[in-house]
Amino acid sequence: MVADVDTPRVIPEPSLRRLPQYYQFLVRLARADVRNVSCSQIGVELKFDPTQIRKDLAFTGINGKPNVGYGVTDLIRGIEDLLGWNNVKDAFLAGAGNLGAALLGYSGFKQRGLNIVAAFDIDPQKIGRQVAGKHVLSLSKLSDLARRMHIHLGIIATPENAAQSVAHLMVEGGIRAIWNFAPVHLKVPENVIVQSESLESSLGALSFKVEQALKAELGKGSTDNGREPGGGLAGEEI
Amino acid sequence: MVADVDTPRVIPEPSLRRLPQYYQFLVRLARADVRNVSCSQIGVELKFDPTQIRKDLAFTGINGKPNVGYGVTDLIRGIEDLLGWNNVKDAFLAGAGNLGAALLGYSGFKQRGLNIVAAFDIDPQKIGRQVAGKHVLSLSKLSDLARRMHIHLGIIATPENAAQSVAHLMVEGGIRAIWNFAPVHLKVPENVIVQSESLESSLGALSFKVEQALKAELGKGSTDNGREPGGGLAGEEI
DNA sequence: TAGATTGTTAATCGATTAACAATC
DNA sequence: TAGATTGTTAATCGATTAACAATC
Repeated sequence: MVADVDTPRVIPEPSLRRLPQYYQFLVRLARADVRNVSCSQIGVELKFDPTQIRKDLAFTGINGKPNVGYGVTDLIRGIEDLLGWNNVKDAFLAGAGNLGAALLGYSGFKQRGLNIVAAFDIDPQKIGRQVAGKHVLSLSKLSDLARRMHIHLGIIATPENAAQSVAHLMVEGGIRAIWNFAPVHLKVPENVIVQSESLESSLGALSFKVEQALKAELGKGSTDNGREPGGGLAGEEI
Repeated sequence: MVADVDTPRVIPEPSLRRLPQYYQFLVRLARADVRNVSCSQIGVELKFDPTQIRKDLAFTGINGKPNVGYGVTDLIRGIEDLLGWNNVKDAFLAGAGNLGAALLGYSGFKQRGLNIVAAFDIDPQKIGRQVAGKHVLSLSKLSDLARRMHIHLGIIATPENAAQSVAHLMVEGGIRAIWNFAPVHLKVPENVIVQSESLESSLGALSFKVEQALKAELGKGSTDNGREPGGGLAGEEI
């Protein structure tokens, strides 16, 4: 039995999603040469409960000092270790459209250990060219290359209708985790990790709230509603 | 007292985020001329608990029939009503880079009542041109135009360092809700709704899970690790 | 020292899941 | 009718918040 060599800790999803936010703030503090930080300081900045932050930070194994707080650089390193941001993870990206280009060009990934090795597309116009400094290859090569290069992470930035078949290609190539930006629920074997960014879900939540807010305001009898007659974009000088 | 005319129901965030996913599936069913659907069918497709789905759907006020299920088109309309997808919401988008272009070009928004009226940027190269069929105007006009056109929704697709100041411009212009795609926690007055899409958070959660999975596998003594010597991208014919 | 802050246990809150009567 | 499925109440689970002793 070699299991439990490296305790596969379970960390609640909400904590996992807050940690990167602390990280971001901590990096800003470090740049400003701040040495220590307390949970309440973080809480004020990010609007979280200090106790909650303390519990989240405990997952890193970093200890704070009473009356002093946590060492900023300690925490930064602790979070990097915990999330695996110190280990480079190579990835393939499928879909070299605008969204794909945005992801390929996002500089923040490098710092988080995410290295997008190449992009894939079906469009012959795009294949062979570069986008944001990365080669665009034919989608038909994805599986084979992923296997040969031991790529374990795939990013899907294709239109909705291509996403499922691309996911299949990725699984074929031995990819273990998929970061999905297409608005579909992907069907993959259960040992493959899928993380979907659902714009639809977000837009749903947002528009419900906007709707509620506007209704609430109407209820209060505001008159600032309806478009001003001459307020259109038409005659606007640019 | 005119409040409570239209009950400002509170719906849990998780439900709010699942409803659009049901919607998506329901639209697919409707296209395939499926008339009725049960919670277990939805559950199998999207990997949710049927009881949970039943509770979520109850928020729409649509009733199902025992032994039959829910009317697909009824549900579709019910969700649209609930989320406010039937009322067009005009929006301004700031940041006409790749991400902005991807959002401007996303056809799904129209169906959800989101109408991006114009884009704004500081880059003189972009100002005056069109991106995905939308005019790009100078950021300096955002506040004034938002006020005159009664735009209530702003989308931020700028780089990190511009986001906070753009948020400020939006608030100045009377915008009530901001959909933020920049990796920063925005500071806005408390009556302004902010919905942030945090790629960092997602990447954190994803990379932790990938890390765990790879560790678990190592523990099991797999040998399929490390890069194959000649497997690089270098000599790859395109 | 006094006060702020940590680390941790206990209490609360909310969301998910189970159980089951009603009914098509 | 029998069986599937809804709608709803109760039980469980997990995450957030409160309380407080330890300590720098």
